[in-house]
Amino acid sequence: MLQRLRHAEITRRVRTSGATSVRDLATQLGVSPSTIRRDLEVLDRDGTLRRVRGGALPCADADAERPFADVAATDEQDKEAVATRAAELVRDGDVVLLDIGTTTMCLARRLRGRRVIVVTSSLAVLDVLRSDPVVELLLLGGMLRRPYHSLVGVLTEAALCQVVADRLFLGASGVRPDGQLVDTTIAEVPLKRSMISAARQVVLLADRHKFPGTGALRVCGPEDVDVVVTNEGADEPTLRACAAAGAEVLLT
Amino acid sequence: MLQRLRHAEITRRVRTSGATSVRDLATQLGVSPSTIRRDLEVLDRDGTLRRVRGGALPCADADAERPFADVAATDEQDKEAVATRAAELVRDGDVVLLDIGTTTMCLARRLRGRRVIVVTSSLAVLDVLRSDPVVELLLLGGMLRRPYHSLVGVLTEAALCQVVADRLFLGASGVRPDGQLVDTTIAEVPLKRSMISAARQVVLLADRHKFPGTGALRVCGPEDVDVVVTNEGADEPTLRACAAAGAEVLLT
DNA sequence: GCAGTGCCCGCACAAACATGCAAGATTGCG
DNA sequence: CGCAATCTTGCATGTTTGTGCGGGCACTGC
Repeated sequence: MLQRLRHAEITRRVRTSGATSVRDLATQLGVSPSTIRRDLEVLDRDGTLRRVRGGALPCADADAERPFADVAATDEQDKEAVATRAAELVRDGDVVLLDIGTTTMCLARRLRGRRVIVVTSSLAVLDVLRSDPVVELLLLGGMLRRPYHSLVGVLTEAALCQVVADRLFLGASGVRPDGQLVDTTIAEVPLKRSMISAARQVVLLADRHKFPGTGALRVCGPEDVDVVVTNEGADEPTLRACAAAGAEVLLT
Repeated sequence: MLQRLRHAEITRRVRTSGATSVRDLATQLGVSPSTIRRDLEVLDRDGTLRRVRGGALPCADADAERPFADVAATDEQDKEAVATRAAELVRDGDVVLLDIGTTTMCLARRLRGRRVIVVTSSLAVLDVLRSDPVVELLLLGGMLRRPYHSLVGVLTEAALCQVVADRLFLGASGVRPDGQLVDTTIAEVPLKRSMISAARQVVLLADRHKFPGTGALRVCGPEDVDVVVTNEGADEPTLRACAAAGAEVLLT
């Protein structure tokens, strides 16, 4: 078995079964405990997992950084519907600011061939629009965050200061009952705030499962959002809270 | 069995069966392990698959379009040699600034797995390093220029102002007999100058066909270049002009 | 304090690797 | 067609890297 494969397999087992012992891994993979220890050492150094006496534990922030493909697959229908509705808000000639995430990626697909300027820090959006000859694409710089296919950091925010957009399409990991937007990853929050300041109109893209959704970090309140695009079946009280704060709610 | 056919067959097997060992491929295809290793080497360099000890893994972004395949093919051997030599100049922990172009893309391949911070405005470099878990990648922002797979504009230069790099690896479309660097595309020239200011050491990557090469736009003089990496057979007088201006010349 | 377990370290062996070289295959040209 | 230049391939070389094992040591639980 290739060393590389073994590393991947160990990572998978630790992730799925929680804690895993050196002995079990050794017998299950048919190698000596020494080998497992050495493997765990490098995986621990990589930050892939946490080494403890007798075995290994999944790393706390590892499952926060869920693989992009998994997330993209969840609630795909709803996200597509939201993206389709959102695309109708875009006018020719617009400067469109796209947040990171799978929903905005879907929206980007619908902007292909449109005469718009897209500004983004999302590499998923870049992938979608890279070969399109019509759309002008302005990529914000920043440090690459591989699991999110995004760019973050001071460079990204500095670049945003030089941008004025007609419309921002914002993602979020959740909307709380009082209409506040929340997220899970600390690095993205200041960036989202900067994007909000840079845009004339803020459109929230959130499929119905985002109500309430997960996340403990406050991004902004409902008063910062001009339009909410979501699906039928989203939590009614939350939607009313958004509407009460002045947001227009669009259902698909 | 012909080499080309074997390459295709290896690619197919790696793609379908996930991971494949050198030994298995050798026995199954009826050739020696050395041959397989050589095949895997070129396929890895092409970005078709990823080489690991003992075998090869399918490349995640393999079906993503191969950046400027046609340009990259010209003088490929020479460029690869230049890139290999240049990679030896990089030290662990370096902040490496990579210009756009095919030669720097080759260099980026050789930085995979190295503990370095790569700063670039090249999407080709992004493609190469995007899935590498070790290299830190800082992408400069900017307007997408599709034919060049690069980012340019005020955003790019503004981002560069906030960067200090240990080494810049600079491309050029030509070096004139007096050692001046020239280029063909006006949008890139100010960017190259900014990169030169942002780096402590400037390394010019130019295969032997770049002497004299084409281009009417002056980028900088030989005095701005610290190291020139090129091939045996590059125009001697030009090299002497570079050396006279204080540049160290490395031949492959 | 005393097993028992897991770990670190050094060593030995094996597998995989890079390199140089020579024989065979292929191509190009006269 | 013949010959030379080039490329490809397999093998032998020495080197690097991964793996397994055993002894001494540290930590844990009784």
